[in-house]
Amino acid sequence: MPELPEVETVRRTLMELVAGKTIERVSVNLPRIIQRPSDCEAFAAMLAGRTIGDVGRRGKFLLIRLNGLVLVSHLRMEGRYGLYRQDEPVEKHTHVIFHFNDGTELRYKDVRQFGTMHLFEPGEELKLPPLNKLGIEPLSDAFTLKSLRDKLQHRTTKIKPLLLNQEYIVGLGNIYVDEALYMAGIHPERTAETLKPKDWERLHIAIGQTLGSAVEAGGSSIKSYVNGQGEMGMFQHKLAVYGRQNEDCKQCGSTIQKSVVGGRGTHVCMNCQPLPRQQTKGEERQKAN
DNA sequence: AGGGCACCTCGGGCGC
DNA sequence: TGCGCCCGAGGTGCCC
Repeated sequence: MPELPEVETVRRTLMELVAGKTIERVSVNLPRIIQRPSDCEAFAAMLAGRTIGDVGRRGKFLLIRLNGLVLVSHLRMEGRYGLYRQDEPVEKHTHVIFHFNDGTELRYKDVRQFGTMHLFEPGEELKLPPLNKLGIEPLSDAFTLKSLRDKLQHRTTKIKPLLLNQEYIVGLGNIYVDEALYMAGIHPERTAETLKPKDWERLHIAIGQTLGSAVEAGGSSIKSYVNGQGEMGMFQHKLAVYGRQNEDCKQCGSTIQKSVVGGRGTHVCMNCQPLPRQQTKGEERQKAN
């Protein structure tokens, strides 16, 4: 489930659960998760004896700060953290365990094994992959209308793939892109250069509002497993288009359509998010050729 | 630049 | 109704 609102929710939960705890040792059951250092035993050795300070976030990445190290963790599609007592049975798909010196442990579970962890010395992390090319934080003061337009307005790419690209704006994934474009009344296949000043204004506001209210709701739980601490979000009940194909648009009553844009499942109300005639014709011409 | 695929496993939906 | 297969799933990176 992790886009910005979900990762932010996990960050807050981790702050509550593990800040101040000291790692005794680390078990890595799936070395592929550990990207840096390349040797997962070195990873474990470096973390032993460290104490967790605070937990930050950059885009969809968690930054777990310890004394002298920063652990950068990406959940990708299905990564989850949970705090357990050490005597609790270890569930399937648990790939990394941080054993604390108080009898509890932080477990990382990831059914699809796509998540990653990188370890850095403090100060290095923002200069190197995977954080070094990330774009603007959409919930920060730096995310202004001008910053959005300046980055994207001359691009000939469809707006949806641009918004998913973390080089420009961080934190949007497939759910919130569809939601923000719907709120802004912009069809996901419109190319950025066709957006009018009013479109940019609405898009800027829609991105902030969509992500902001999703953070307030604790994110969306689409496939909801509860993980012992129950970090269930509530925003899934507020989704206007995502996952609502064949249902009625809440604004106009037309049927929400699902298609594929940039290889991603995409949800649109064709009435509230019209494709401008010129671009429609262009597409038809392309199809005819 | 942009599209396609690969990385994995699981579960839902469809067809027999 | 039941079983088994196929496809798709919220993200990214690499290939061309």
